[in-house]
Amino acid sequence: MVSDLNSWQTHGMTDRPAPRNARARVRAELTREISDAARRQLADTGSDGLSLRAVARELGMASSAVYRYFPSRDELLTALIIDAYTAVGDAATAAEAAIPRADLAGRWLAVCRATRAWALDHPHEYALIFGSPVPGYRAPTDTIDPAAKIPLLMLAILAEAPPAAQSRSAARAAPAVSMPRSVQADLHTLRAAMFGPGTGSTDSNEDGADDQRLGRAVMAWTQLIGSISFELFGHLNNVISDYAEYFDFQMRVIIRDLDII
Amino acid sequence: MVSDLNSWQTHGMTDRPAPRNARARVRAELTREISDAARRQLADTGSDGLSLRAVARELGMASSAVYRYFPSRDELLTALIIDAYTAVGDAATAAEAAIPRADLAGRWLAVCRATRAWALDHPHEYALIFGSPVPGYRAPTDTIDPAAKIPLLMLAILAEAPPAAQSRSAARAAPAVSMPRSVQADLHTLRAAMFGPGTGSTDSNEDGADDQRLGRAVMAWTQLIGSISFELFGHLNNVISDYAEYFDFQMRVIIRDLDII
DNA sequence: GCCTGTCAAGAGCAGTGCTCTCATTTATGG
DNA sequence: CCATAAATGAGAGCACTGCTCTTGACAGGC
Repeated sequence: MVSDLNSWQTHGMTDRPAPRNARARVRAELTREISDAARRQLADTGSDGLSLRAVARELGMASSAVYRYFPSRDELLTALIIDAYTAVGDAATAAEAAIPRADLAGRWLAVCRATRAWALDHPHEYALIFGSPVPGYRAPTDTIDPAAKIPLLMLAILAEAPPAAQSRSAARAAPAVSMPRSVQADLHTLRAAMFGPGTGSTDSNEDGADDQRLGRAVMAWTQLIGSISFELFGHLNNVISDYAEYFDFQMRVIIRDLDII
Repeated sequence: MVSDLNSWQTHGMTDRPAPRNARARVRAELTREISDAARRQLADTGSDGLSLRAVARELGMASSAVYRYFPSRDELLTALIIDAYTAVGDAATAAEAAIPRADLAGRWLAVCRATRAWALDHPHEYALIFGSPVPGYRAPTDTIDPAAKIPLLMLAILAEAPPAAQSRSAARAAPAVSMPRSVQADLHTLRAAMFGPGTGSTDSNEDGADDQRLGRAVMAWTQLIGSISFELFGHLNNVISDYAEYFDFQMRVIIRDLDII
């Protein structure tokens, strides 16, 4: 799960620990200015409208000079993608942190709502990370860590919920669905990556209730992003009018199906 | 729901009933050739790589001549979008038609699997219709009719299922979640648009089980596309390895939650 | 003080969408 | 049958893009 962010250092994207030289300082500053201008332009015209030349114009520099800081347009886009993942992850984290720890359902709902709110505020950045992969495509490995923040947040909340089998009312809990071994294996790997190996139930729960729940949690993550994408991209345009309420309804359904109390 | 496809005739996209002149015939032919070449190019390089000039080169004509048939690159893309919607809709319809009528769950599953199979076979076309809207965005009204085919297919299957309340085992059915009035209204409008006004339960089912089911059906449509997008765009790359099995698992969960027998 | 590495700027290449003009071909009405 | 009108193709050209290469200026380390 954890990837190497070290490769970034090769073209000095992230802030080095100590910008010793004045040179390095002004370089970092200009790098930020470029990516800020690019983000502004992205918000205006979308990822297709992002032009290195236009960014250079806005900053009053030659287009060729920008290449000193970002080796290509795609690298600039990658930087913006990482920024977007980080931004939406931070927004969700902050919203979740504001809810009392005991209110698991409230925390879950806060994550979902914050994600949607950020998406509505930054539609083009959202499309950049959750829409179709932009150019010749190829997900840089540097993006997977910031991209995992929100799903990890959701899984952490789920982990605090009482075990699925003994929750409030087992009758109301969603019934089990036959799960292929390969899916079981994937989910076990995911659980081990989160909580360390040997955690959770391999066979402790008679019908694999924990696996069912984890499988549904991954579905919930899909549903969250799918629903926001549908709203933003207009796929339910003449069907749902009050999308905020419909979104909340969906998330409440998921919370109940997941049996988060 | 039903939009005017007539505006298309202005630039002769659809096949007129009778191509009287030889001129009209060769025009329709060339229009097809252009859109075919464009689709081929789209499959190779994605929507960003689609170039009017390259299409013209492939057909051995001047780039300016293409504009006699498609007034802009965006209009060509719109034509491809409509074609893609139609293609995936036809694939789903054909797959569904091959299942015995009585096997509702099998028919539903066939629709889902066919949609995924088409998406894996035509990833760029899928990204075109279900990814982020391409350029300056704006969904042409001509696309909404072909886009509705699959969800309508799913709703038709759902309509054949026995009423939610009296189905196999009410205890196993998913529990109800409070539904805001605005969402209720949207769902009633949707139901009326499908089966005519006055159909379905306004208050006949005590806790609005039909509304719950319809709400979950829209969620299922979101989940289907969201899941395919996640697979295609790599959002679960290091989490799910056997995506085919995981996809089936998801759809089975949905079928059970929807209580399709 | 020199030398080396960093930097900005400009010119230039190949490509794009799109518009305009001009010549040619086709269909139609008198 | 022929003239007029419409439709079509080709070419040049504009403004723009990402990107590369070269040139000249500046600053930091020896």
